[in-house]
Amino acid sequence: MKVTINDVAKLAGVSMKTVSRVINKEPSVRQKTYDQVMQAVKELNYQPNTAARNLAGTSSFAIGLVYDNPNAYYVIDMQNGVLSRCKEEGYELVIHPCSSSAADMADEVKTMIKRSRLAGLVLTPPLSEQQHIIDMLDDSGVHYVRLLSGRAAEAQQSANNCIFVDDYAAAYEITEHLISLGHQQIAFVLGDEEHKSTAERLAGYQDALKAHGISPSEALLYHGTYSFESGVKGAKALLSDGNPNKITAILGGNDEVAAGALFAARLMNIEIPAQLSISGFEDSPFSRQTWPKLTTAHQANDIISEHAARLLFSKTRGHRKNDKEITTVFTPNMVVRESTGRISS
Amino acid sequence: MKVTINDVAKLAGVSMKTVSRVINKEPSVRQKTYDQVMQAVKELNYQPNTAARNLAGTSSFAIGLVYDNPNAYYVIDMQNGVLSRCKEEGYELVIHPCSSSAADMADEVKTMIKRSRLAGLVLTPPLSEQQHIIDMLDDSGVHYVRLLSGRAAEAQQSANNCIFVDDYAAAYEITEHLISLGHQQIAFVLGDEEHKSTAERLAGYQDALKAHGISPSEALLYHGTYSFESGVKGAKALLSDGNPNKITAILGGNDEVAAGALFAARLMNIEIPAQLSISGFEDSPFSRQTWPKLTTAHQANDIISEHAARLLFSKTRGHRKNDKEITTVFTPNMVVRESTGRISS
DNA sequence: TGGCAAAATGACAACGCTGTCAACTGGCTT
DNA sequence: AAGCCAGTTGACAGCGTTGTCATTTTGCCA
Repeated sequence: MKVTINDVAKLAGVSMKTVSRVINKEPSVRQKTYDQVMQAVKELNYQPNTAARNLAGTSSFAIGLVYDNPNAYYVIDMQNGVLSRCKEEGYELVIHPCSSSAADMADEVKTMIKRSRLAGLVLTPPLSEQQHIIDMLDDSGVHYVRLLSGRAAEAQQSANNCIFVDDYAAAYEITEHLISLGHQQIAFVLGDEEHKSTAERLAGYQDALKAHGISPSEALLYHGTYSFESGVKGAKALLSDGNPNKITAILGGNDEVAAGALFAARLMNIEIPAQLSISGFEDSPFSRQTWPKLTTAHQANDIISEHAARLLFSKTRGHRKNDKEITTVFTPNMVVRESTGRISS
Repeated sequence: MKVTINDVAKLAGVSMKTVSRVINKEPSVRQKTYDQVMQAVKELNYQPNTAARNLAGTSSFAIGLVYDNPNAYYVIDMQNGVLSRCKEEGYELVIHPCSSSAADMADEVKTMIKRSRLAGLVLTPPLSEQQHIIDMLDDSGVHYVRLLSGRAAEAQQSANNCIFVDDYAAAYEITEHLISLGHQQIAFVLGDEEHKSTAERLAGYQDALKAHGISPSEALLYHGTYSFESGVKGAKALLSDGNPNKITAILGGNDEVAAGALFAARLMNIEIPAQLSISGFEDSPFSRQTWPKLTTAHQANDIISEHAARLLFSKTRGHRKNDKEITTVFTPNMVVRESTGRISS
């Protein structure tokens, strides 16, 4: 019933240790020996016992994914991306949703690392952007990879355990798109302040405006959160507030916010995109399930997270080939759909 | 740096084994001894090593969650529910997304169980409803709990490893709600055929109609899938097809489908709910992010999945108290929002 | 107060694998 | 043909727990 490494060794006529070498893809095993062992493994349908490997080895066969994000689509993409890499490498994934506001969060993560003897960690925003978390991790000596918002230039000089998403560029592109459609008064419903992406997107937006001779105005900004409700509130505030007739386009902090803005516009009987253009970020399924569908910037979270895992593994085992050339900067691409257009007035 | 059970034992002045007893909450430990040990545990901030426990013990400290579901909201709720229970019990969660259509799916799950020596499994629909999966699991001797669609009556006589969601009752209630609003021609965009919930919701709908003297018609049914796109297609088909002017209400197989139907209605310039009422199922965040907001039946997936985990743990360790009285039938409650109303004609 | 079953505790060998280090190959050089 | 070195392979001791079973302590009754 239970096949152990010893059974395989016996069948293959080698020592336990050699089998271990084979399944761990260690060098210095003659091809012939390798084949014999693999043959035996197949024959017996041997599955190495994870617990034993974790216990005996220096590092374990599990990595953790830590996130504090209410966006289900985002989380699922992250999980699946990391998971696909894990499967490839024979690792397990320990997921760890948490609340970054919780005071004991750092301790919690620490405990998890210790108990599970994690080989490494993938951190997503906003946790990946909090210094005290980073400090704690550096202190504890775990390997980890951070996923965060940042520009190509920044990536050059950063520690080599970061994967960047260039939100600045994405915001710049979308803003230019809007400008090219004739919009001048472009408002922005911003996401959570503690997300670096918020500042990055804002900067991209502002720089694009400036580049086209439009001076950014604080009055066109709404400081909110990355949620549908915030999108509703923000749009309402912006649209009814001081500049009622002037705003012709709204950037949502992400797709959820944009969907909220769309919702608000509908309540106010504003036609999209005839009277108002709306755009999001991320290209989550959201953006295809609103009416009209959202113009947005596609961010391939599953691919990004897979790269994060890849990078993590490459650090975990310092050796081994093809670990170079892991993409570390991803720039979202604009996807134009029906929620943006020329003003028809 | 690394605290082991031995350190704790020394500090507490007892044997290793006694510490083990304490942390595993085994009986036959004097209160005084217990306190001493706990004191030492706290003092040293001892974290039992999961790998060692898994290796030495008969069963491991990890359970698996297997799902094949494209609905991110659903999956996240499931994960969080199970996870919260796991945290309480000191277990780890191994998530396993998969494709039930994949031929080798059963093997894959089996492999996972073996490698991770899982203590148990939580199965979600539609996997939980597939006989060959159930057979495989029974065969392999793992503990598992199934989450599935079914009525209270059925629950009585079923194996005691099931948690039911009474979709029949939910559909019945929603249908009656629609009828009470004066609707007679109520269409239904059904979900995936292989989900038992589809049949259950259909049955509830049909029985409610009959109970009110309306005879169900096949022409009012659209056989689709649980997706936004299917909702769009289904609604379009139903609304433009043979019975164009007659349908005054549409039931969506779930919220996503309902959102799709809403989208289609908008494309067709149909006012909701003035000209057409639409209702969903599940009360996922979706239902609050459409315009107008969806009437639906609230299904507390996080609570349901927590119960599933609870039930699983109660089976894993046959002994221990308060394992009785685990709710096994959940009936969704209708939530009336703005997408349903009287016909205004 | 002694005697005894029951309760509490401890000693020690697994659990299945990997790390260390020693031992053995085979192919080249001189 | 002896000598060497790099490339392979194997023996064995842990890794940190829990299960088993032996041993000690306790509470209770005669």
